[in-house]
Amino acid sequence: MLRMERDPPHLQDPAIVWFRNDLRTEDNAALVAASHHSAAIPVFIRETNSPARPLGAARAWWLHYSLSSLSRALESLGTPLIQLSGDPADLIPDLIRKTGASAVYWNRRYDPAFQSADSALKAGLQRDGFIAESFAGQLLHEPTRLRTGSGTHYKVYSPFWRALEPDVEIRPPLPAPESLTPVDTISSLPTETLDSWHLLPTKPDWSGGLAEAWIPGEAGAHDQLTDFLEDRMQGYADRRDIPGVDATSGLSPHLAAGEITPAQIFEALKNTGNDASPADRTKFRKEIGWREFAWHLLSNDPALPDKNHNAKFDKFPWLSNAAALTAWQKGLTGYPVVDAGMRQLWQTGWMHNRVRMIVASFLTKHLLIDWREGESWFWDTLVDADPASNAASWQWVAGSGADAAPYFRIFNPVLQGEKFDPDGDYVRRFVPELAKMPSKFIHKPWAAPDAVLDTAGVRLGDTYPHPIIDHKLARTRALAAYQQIKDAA
DNA sequence: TTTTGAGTTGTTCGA
DNA sequence: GTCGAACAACTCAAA
Repeated sequence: MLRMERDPPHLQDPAIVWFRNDLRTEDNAALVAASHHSAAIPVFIRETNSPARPLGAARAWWLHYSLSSLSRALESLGTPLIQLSGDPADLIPDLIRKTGASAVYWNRRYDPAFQSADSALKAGLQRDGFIAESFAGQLLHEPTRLRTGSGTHYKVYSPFWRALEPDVEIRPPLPAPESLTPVDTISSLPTETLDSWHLLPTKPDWSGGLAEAWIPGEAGAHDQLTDFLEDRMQGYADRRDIPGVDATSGLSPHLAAGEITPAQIFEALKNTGNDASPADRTKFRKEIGWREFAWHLLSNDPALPDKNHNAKFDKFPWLSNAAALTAWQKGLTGYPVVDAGMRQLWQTGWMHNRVRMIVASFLTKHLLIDWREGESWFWDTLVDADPASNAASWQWVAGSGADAAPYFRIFNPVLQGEKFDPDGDYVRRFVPELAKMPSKFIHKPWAAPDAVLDTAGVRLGDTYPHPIIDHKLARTRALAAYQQIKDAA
């Protein structure tokens, strides 16, 4: 029998929706929950005393444009985004007082650094009689949920994904609310301008290359996904490894900012009917799976960004070498594929996955520089910097990670270049001073005859550096260093 | 509890 | 140029 029922009383009051790492209007459970109230109050807080590591410069740049995109989207749904600076523990209760809100909603963020503050806030609000509810969405799974048969968390990717994939229920993504009602007092609420937050670089403004490469924001994320599924999904499994072609999804920074969710991606992948083979689809799903795995690892080992997962590496004889670190950061190591990668990172805020492994191996094994130096550089320069993927990947390459590469796996930057960038397209694009080198020598200009160098306009040590270290020597030295911690244990 | 198969992404050497 | 073996054993996850 039908029963006429009024809305629950709390829906007659406004609700706050606190945006964090979920800068989207679609598939946003917190926003949908707020939209059922009489009015919705979207707020973003620049956390000046954040318990987590501050965003790197590239992600701050991204945040500016992503917020301005979100702001416009919310405005067109009916209400503006309130922007505040300070401590959410003060600002949220203050906003409740000013608006008469009865509820606060947010989507969970999984950085362990935020966990106690977020749950304390939630408990405090509930204690004071307010509704405080958090929702899933950033990941396909709750990252502490999966357990092995013996009750531990997974440390190897394959069994992790075997356990997770069949278990992932692809829920249909939520549509954006059709409209949002502004709260009565909206015009009297304090808000800050994005510009006053100085998220964009000024002196100097290095962001030109980022702006050319990316369109931050939810609309940009969906364009990127559509283009990927239409143009780049076919052949993905093989082509994704070739840095000289545009073959990857380009979704990582959009995922990092929460402009799109993995559920939306999986759903779109399921519904797309192009010629991509099952192998292409499987490969791409597994890449999304790697992101889940990284969060699984970080959630179960919150020290992952700072501490060797394998404690043996605490005794690893890292070298301090400021000059070598700078050469690596600037892309002046004398190894073309390494330099191309580091310059792509600097110019565009992103680096191809294959090349990330090469440059990371070079830093940790050729230069014997602590992986944490590389991790922080990536944190500052990557538009897709993510505490889980960044830490897990660096530890994987360094050999200190959970299911790390074996210590004797030392990438040869010349072979890697020749194998994955055979025509030197990638190097030519990002190391223009080598553009005229013939492919035969583009990954090892020092081996080219003088006449070839002359013709290409390359003067080693002048227009392009000599290798800062000899590969064979570096390899031997790295093996000896790894031997040392093995013997010590 | 013990056993067993498996484990993202490589390089070098020698035939 | 190509191929297989060695690198060096270890940890994980499941049966």
